[in-house]
Amino acid sequence: MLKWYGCEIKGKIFDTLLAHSLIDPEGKGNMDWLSAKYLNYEPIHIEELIGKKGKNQGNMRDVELEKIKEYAVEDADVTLQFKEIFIPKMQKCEVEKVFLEVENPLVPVLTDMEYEGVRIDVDFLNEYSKVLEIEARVQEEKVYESAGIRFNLGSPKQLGEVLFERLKLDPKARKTKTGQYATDENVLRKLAVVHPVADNILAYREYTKLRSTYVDALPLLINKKTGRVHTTYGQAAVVTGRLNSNNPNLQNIPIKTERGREIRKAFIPRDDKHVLVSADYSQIELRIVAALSGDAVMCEAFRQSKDVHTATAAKVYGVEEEAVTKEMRRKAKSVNFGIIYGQGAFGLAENLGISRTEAKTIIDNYKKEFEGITRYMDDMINYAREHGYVQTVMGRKRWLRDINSSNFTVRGYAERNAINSPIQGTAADMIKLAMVKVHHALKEKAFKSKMILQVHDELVFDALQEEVEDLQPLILDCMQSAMVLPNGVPVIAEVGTGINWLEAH
DNA sequence: ATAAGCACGC
DNA sequence: GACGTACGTGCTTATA
Repeated sequence: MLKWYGCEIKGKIFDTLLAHSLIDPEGKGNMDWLSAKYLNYEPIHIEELIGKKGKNQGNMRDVELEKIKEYAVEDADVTLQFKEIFIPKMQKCEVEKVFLEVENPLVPVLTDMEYEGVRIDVDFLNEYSKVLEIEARVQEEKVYESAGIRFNLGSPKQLGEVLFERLKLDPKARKTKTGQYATDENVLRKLAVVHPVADNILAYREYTKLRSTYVDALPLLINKKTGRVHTTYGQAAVVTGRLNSNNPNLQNIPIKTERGREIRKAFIPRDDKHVLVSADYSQIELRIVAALSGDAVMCEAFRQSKDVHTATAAKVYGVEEEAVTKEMRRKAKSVNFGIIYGQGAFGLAENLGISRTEAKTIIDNYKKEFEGITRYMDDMINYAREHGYVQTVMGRKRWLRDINSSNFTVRGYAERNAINSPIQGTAADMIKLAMVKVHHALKEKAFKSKMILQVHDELVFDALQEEVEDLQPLILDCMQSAMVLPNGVPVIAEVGTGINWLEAH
């Protein structure tokens, strides 16, 4: 008989070993057959587990599954056997560092977080569901009234026909690749100038999305035994090295809109002796760009704790920082964001609602003022061309076989990946190291508070109230010291506390 | 079952 | 002149 976490750990190690980024440049490993949910929070025999592996096929995996059977029943610690197989493979790919120092130590951290889960306020969600249903219905009726016809508003196909054939709102309506009219948010927002029905549709979309994906779905995923929601984190799903989360995905809980944000009130501490504590990195990806590129201006802005978007705007527009307007800052912020993703003038123009010429001027100025960043972007592309991959600070690799493609589109995509992956991946390395550190510190100092969620640059804790005062600086210290960035770029994290996730954030 | 279209997060 | 912002999960509808 194995302990549940024994199985879980082996499953996740396995997952990691098979990962795209570590071993196999061709494919992805994705084995969640040992997820905590299948284990039902009880010890379980290995034979039973393997019976539940379900639809995971693939020759290599089946061979290794046999090995689990072979060793696991006798000895819960099968790591050694796996090591013999996988360590040489990792050494060949030169990725053992990120495995041994980041992914493997993270395994028990994630299993603890999954096991812990999070409490959900079901009554609150049920009430909110009714509100959203009524509001959605109101909007829906308004749409039918405007259109003079009843149809299925949930169908983009039917909606497109009503908007562009019946109401003829836009003679040049864009179509999707399948020849259907596009009716996404961008299209509808432009249409709102022509006809008020667009706003009703947008509102309807928002309310029904919130209801179906979150408000009604979350209570159904509460575990009967624990009364809590237990997500599953994947270490081998995201090519850049980020975690993923599913069943439910707790990394895409709404925050942007007023009504969406409400849902965060349903994430609550385990009882009235606890509160939620949330800590997040400030501007982490931009700090990493600055540090890795060594860009003098951007590094200095961070060292002096300046508002980086304001500093950027001052440089791009050639004015003093005091003279930067809100509008200038907004545009600069958008450029900073776009730089990380290798965005061009078209994308920036689209995003900001400005002309392509203006966008081009902004980008040209940016490249001139931030030479280090411009050089860094070129360096990453050249490195990828030469080696076929790019890597993060911890040596995580992303293979980019299309980097030398003669096809403009395909190559351009690979080039953006060459720029973005080391940044996004290094941020992932950093928070993973921080999680291991926090986890260890909580154990060592016998805290009763638990780390329960990770959302890429944020960690959430179910914290005993009397521990909060000590817990907060501990979390911040672990996060800020997990990885020291070069060029003196400081890493800053911020922390908050509240009776729900919205208040804590 | 699978694809398309859409929308939520960082 | 192409193409047009990185990485995900999951809902509903429509078609096979």
